[in-house]
Amino acid sequence: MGLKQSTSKAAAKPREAAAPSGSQTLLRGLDVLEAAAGGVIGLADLAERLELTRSTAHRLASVLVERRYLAFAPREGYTLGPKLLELGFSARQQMNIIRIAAPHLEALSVATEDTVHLGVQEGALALYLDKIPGRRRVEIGSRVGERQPLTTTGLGKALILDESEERWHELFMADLGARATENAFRIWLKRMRAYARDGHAFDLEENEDRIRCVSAPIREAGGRIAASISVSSAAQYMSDSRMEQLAKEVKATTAAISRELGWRGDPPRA
Amino acid sequence: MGLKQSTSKAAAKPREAAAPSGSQTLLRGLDVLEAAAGGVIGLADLAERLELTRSTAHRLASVLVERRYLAFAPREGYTLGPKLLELGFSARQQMNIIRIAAPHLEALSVATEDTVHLGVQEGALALYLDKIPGRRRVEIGSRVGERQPLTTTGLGKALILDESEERWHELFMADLGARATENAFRIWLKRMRAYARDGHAFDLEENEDRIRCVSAPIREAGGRIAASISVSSAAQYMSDSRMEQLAKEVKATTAAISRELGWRGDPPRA
DNA sequence: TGCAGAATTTCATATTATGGGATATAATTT
DNA sequence: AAATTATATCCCATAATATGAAATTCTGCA
Repeated sequence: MGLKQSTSKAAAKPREAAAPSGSQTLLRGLDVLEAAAGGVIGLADLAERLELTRSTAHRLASVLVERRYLAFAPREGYTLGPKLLELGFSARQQMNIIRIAAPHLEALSVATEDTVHLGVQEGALALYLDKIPGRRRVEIGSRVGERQPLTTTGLGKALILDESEERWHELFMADLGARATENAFRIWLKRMRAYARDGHAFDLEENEDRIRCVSAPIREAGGRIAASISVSSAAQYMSDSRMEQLAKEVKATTAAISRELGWRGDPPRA
Repeated sequence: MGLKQSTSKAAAKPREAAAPSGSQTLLRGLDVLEAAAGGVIGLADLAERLELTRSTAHRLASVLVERRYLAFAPREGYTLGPKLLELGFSARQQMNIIRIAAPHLEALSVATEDTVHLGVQEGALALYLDKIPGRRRVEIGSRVGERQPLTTTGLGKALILDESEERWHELFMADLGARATENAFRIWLKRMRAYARDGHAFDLEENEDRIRCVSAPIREAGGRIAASISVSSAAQYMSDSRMEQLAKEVKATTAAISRELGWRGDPPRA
């Protein structure tokens, strides 16, 4: 089969370090798919960006077109195809938190006019499951399917509200990396204690500049935090007093969703 | 590489006839993905359904898990992963008709309490791009990303309203296949002429039993039909008089969307 | 009409996917 | 607790399949 890639196995790829063994063809096919997620891309660019020959890129892309994962416009390039609409839809269906939460998120977005997110914890990160854009002309730089740190986002903080302070420390250090000082942690910890007490969290331009948000956890039957939601907007729309007001609305929404998930009880679990 | 599949190339697969040449690994990977779209599936079932060995199924699935296309719960099985949420979202973004139409479809669904669909023509079929479920307890058996015949669905008929009668004949015969008689066509044609005149179409339990729907075309800048929408419900909610009333609402909605697509003009193009 | 860039096909080569089986891990029963 | 099952993961020789250079066919544009 290939001739070139044998050398570039261990080090060359700036991707995740893993995967020395695997299915090259499948991996490359997925690379092609993801390259097209960024927008229309021609065969030449595709081949270059992925360091494939034109033949290989063409062959992989053709298979994906045949299976409707990509769409191809002759002198234009490749775009994501309808199969991904279908699978995306199915993926949503399979996560019933999304289904249950969706109408509540909609309502909250309409009421606040701001962008609403839904997320869950995946490993040591917050995974964005849904996003309802607000009416305001503010672009929130988040994408469904993406992951963000737990300790520096509103969504993330709400997800770890029940964790121990030791765990908080671990996560904080892991997220901040070299930039983490013990002093920074103490300040953060003080805020987190208040958030945990109040059952909601804020994000004050920590993760994204000029963006503030208000978040709260969703609890499932046993009281465990299963997900969280947040309302985000530009700092100019997010005065301290409005954030306090929003906290109530967000908590009313998470309470309604939690109830649908079978949780009956008061914020702090006994 | 493989040993078994060499014989089963031409005939064995009841899939689409094509693809004698291709990237087996990629194709199989996509098969795995689609098998998981049906719901949780264990490794054993997966291997059996796709006629793969456990090793191969495991290897492919592991790659898909690593890339987050699948999620794996140890004693449970594989489900669609968050990457598909992301790509599904991106695919929607790339089709700007979906973006533009979405709020209008929402509003129509709320107003009518019924299921609203958006679709475009893809080849000789209608492709479902979006679906907003209604409030009523009626399950409409359609899935986003799926394709249905043009001549027997409301969505489809609205898409071909501008076609010639010759083309209608071709499509009708192709869709109905062996069941198509010239007499059946004459009856259908008579209705289609009325639909084309009125700028909307009905579907009277032709495609799905006990489901009726009202549809209308969306036109882009040049007047060409770019998409269509439909309102569907159980026949019991769809009296003839209500359908006439709905036709007005649906057309008001398509007019609004068409205007956003840059089309200024009256229903029949000059 | 002819050109240039893009799309597609061909084909010999050996790299990489394959699958049988062996091994490890975890649930379930005796 | 030990035995039993079912499931998950790993290993490796084999050759089938993916590969890429180049040739060929398209297609839009000047």
